[in-house]
Amino acid sequence: MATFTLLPAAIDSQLQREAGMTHFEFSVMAALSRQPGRRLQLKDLAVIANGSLSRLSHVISRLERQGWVRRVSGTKGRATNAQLTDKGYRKLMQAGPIHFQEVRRLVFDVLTPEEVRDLRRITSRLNAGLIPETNLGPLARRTRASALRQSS
Amino acid sequence: MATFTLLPAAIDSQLQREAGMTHFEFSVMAALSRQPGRRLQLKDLAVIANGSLSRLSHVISRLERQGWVRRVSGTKGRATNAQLTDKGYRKLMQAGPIHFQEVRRLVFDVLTPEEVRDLRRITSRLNAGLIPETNLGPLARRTRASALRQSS
DNA sequence: TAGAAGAACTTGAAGCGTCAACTTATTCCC
DNA sequence: GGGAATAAGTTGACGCTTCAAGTTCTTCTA
Repeated sequence: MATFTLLPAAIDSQLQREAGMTHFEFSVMAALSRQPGRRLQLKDLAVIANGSLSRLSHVISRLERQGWVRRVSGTKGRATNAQLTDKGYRKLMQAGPIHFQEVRRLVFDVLTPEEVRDLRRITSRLNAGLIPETNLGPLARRTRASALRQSS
Repeated sequence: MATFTLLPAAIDSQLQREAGMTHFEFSVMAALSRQPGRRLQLKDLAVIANGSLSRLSHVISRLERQGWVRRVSGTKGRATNAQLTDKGYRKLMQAGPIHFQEVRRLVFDVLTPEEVRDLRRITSRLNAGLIPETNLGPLARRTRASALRQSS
């Protein structure tokens, strides 16, 4: 538990101090940078970044205030897309090395290559158990509840 | 990173739902229950629970409001001790099984005994790197800064 | 032995995440 | 084709954590 408390805290606080963003904001921007057109619909982005839609919506608002991301309304349904701006892209390119160096220092430099492989295997297994029941917020819960209602 | 995000969140939200406390509050009460007299000075408790003194002070206030812990002023210096009340002890005994079952389900049931050993080894190594630079709050930072100033 | 530095808290404000409630668009189905 | 359920987002309030600043003892040190 100490590791699960301390490691995210260390990473987050370093990223906050030296790049002025949280790790979650970093993941969001990094995910966007990998998409064609550097844009993605919020619901998909939420899944990739492991956060609820509500959380993402708040974060996108913050990132918009910084000028790093902008909202672009999508074509179908109520879809909203987030798009990384050029300014956001530059910011990400600046933050990336800072962040990766810290992760290397705290994790990869400390472990042997074999331990890294073990860790990868173990976390994959844990994720397999975790992801199915990820709390996607009340909305998803209602959705699942009604799915169960129908199948009974 | 998914594991480090999802696992604490899953554990925390289950404990919150079914026992009305955070995992940090649980750790604090569990730590107290293991001490002689079920009491401990805040600064030591903070270290054991991996939190800053400020965070702990706020949490103790909340736990006091629930009647699970009380503050007892210590003998030396400005020392304050936290003491688990009987009500708090009963609450902890009720929450324990709920929590441990969940941890077993999400972690130990998913991994082989060998993987559990690997994980223990890996997390110990990571902690060794993490703990020395744990952010103990601005107070500790000032303290360390002045220590460095003196030694130069 | 007086004054400065340090240790151990406490407190209040600000930021982030969650939850519940709401809005708007879409699809199902009778 | 019209109404209910569903999907996708948004918003505001509340709770927790951090940070900065303040308080109160204690211990050096000149």
